[in-house]
Amino acid sequence: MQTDRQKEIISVSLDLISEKGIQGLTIKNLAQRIGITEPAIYRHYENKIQILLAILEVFRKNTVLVFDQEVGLKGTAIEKIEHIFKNQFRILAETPQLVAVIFSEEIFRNEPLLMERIGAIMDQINQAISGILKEGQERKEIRSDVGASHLAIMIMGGLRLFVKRWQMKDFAFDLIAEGASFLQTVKKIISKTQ
Amino acid sequence: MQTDRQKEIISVSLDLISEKGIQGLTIKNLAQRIGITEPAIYRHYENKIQILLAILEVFRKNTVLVFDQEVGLKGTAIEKIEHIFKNQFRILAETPQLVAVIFSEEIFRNEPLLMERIGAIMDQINQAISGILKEGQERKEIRSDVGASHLAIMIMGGLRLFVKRWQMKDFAFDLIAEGASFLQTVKKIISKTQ
DNA sequence: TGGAAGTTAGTTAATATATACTAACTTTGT
DNA sequence: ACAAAGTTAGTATATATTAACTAACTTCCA
Repeated sequence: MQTDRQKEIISVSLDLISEKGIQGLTIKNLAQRIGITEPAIYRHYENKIQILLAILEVFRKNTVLVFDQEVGLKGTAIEKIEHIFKNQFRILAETPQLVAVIFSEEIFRNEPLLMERIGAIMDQINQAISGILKEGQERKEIRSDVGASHLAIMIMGGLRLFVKRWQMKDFAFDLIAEGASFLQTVKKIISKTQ
Repeated sequence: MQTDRQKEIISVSLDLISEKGIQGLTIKNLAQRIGITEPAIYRHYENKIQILLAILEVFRKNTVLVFDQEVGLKGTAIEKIEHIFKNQFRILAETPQLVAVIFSEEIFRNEPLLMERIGAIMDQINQAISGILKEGQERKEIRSDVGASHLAIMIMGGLRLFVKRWQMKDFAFDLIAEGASFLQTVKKIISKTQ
């Protein structure tokens, strides 16, 4: 359902965003990088918003879907959170272009459709994490002295800021290795003390 | 050192950013809102970057300076964190326009000067919080089973995401009240269990 | 089976609009 | 009277998008 050229457009778009920020994603830059003219882009996507929506879809596939899948699996809440973190770090290490998309809320402010879409994605992420934590609380794996939704905010907020720092340091440290260390802290924090 | 008109330009800029995102901050919008013409803006600021730098300065005054001041005071680490959170929630509730600035990293990507400035601010915040936590660990007020810098990331990340959600819900809930509740969670998480 | 018709993916050229910024002149307040 | 702060009218550049056209294919049917 996605042609090769469409895939190429999205892939190059991610590169541009990652290199120069969202401001670097212009039809001109896009066409130039691919090696076709600007109007040719419109043979493959109706307009720029459709391209941005496709980018958000890549992001969704790499986060929400992975999260939701995790919720249904067996295993302790801690194991699930561990899986999610490791997956997330692995995906971002493989595709650092996505980092800019994670923090794209402010950029899409002018397009209601994009705003709504990203809001929905963030809600879904929060619900998935909250759900895992609540189940963990019932099973006495996760501390119950604090609300699951507050814990979820701290977990996701911590993950986001951790990744942001990696980006701001030009991806200079090993996200997977340092991330594993950070994950240990998260696990200690959410675990029930015995 | 700042004229009335300069203050007005910054204040209106913050309004515009808060309403329509950074993309809404154009010289045209700015002039229109103030009720003067575009060239008149340049009587007060050399160029747009100077305006953005002044905005970052407002942000810095409301975060880093407040944080640093807190570090030097007496009181437990928990009390200091509590102060910082409450101050932060109060400032943002009074000046919701600042929320957009907190998350402006992605927007300033094209301007190296602005990027550097915001990176420095984020580092300073992290150092202030880390410092408070480390002292708290030495005094056995803060849990020592996890690193202070990891804790700092979770605290700031949580705070940021909490505020982001407030913004995405159009400032619909009471930040100060809900924030106080969130703060309780943060306090429990960083405290030494007795 | 071979030509008419249609499709795909590209081109060049142009358009409308937005944006930051400037030059030259005018108003205004002390 | 003069400097600060304003105006009008303009520039250069960027940006998304459209119009008109073309070369190279695929499909369809007499």
